[in-house]
Amino acid sequence: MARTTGSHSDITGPRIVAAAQHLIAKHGFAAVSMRQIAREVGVQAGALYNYFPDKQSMLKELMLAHMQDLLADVRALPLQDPLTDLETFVRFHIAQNRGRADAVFIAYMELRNLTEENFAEVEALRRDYERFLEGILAKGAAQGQFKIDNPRITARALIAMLNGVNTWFREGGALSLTEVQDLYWALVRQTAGAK
Amino acid sequence: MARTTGSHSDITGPRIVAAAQHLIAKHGFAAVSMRQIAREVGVQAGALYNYFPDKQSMLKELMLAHMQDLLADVRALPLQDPLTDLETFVRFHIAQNRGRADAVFIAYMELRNLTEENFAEVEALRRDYERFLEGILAKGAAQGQFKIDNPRITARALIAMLNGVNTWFREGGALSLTEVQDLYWALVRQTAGAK
DNA sequence: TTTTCAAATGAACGGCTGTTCAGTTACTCT
DNA sequence: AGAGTAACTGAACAGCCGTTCATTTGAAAA
Repeated sequence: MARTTGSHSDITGPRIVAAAQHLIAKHGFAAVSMRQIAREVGVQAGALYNYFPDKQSMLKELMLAHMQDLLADVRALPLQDPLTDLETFVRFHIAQNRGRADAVFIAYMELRNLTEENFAEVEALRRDYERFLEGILAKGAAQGQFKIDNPRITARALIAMLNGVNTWFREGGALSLTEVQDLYWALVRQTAGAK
Repeated sequence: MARTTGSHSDITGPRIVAAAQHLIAKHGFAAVSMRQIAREVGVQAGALYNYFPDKQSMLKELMLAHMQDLLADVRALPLQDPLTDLETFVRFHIAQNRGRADAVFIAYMELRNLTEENFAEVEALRRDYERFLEGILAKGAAQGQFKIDNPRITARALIAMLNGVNTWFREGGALSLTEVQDLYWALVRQTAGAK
């Protein structure tokens, strides 16, 4: 049976992406087969190749799409002064990591499974994201609101710290998302040496 | 040809571990085959099963051995007052991450590839390590040397921050190991709200 | 020198891998 | 109603997977 009733490209496409994201986040890119992804969508493996030329491209597009979304959203944040901006960023980043948990996990877990050129493309976006935070930190340091030696390293360190939330936070756990945001904002504020 | 001249269990064993560590760190557990590991050692795939009952056990023993070494070393650190201890810990952790880069990478990248019970075993050690730092932080907070709301979360956040070094630090890069230690110690000190 | 046996081989097992493609289906457009 | 076509199937491809095991090897023990 081919072309089941109601199946269209614009439905199957997103479902493949969703299934792939879910499975790869859970088991890792290398451990997930095209057939597994297809089965989750309710389709044969061959059908995936209507949407992606190969498995590697699938991973690349998954990660690129995520990074682009993330960048677009972070750039849309309302900015004021560095201290407020830093808080905005922290709360945004933690919320994002929850809302797109699978994509975030993949984005920094599967970098090594990208080919060299695909890695470069994704990495460039990751650096842009990093630079966004770096900009806030540098501005705050210049204005004397923060006490920061090296804005670049500090930005990396803070993002790593915030990403760490993913390894232990569970919905319905001891802490709510807001509580986590509060705790980490206090930490980041102190790390930045904010007045 | 079996049993090549000079090949013994106590030589092959460690070589398998080393090859496995190197390959898994580079490509991921799922992406590395027993045959690849065997080839790197210069042996047939079947020979690996003289040392590990199966692939999963190999991963488990790799991670367990690493965590046990790490724990033993961290517990052997000379302790004094919280502020000095925190600095000692930070420099130790960063140095460890470099000296055992492959093992460290695997230890927090391949957790999801462990079976449930193997995960529990490894995770218990990871928590012990975390608690070591938590102890320093709690003591410092109690003595008024640190300004810390939640020692547990702060410990996790700091370890995540320090682990982040792995994602960008390269031997022979712009910064030396000592410079990285200095930079991160300054960050951690500030994060802990040290006087 | 002969015996013993841990260590390693190499072939085999069933099953899964990514990918291709001719053929089939069901929708859309004329 | 009929043609056109995007979407999907299902089988096939060569090759690799983890694991097992009878067999061979070579060094140490007797």
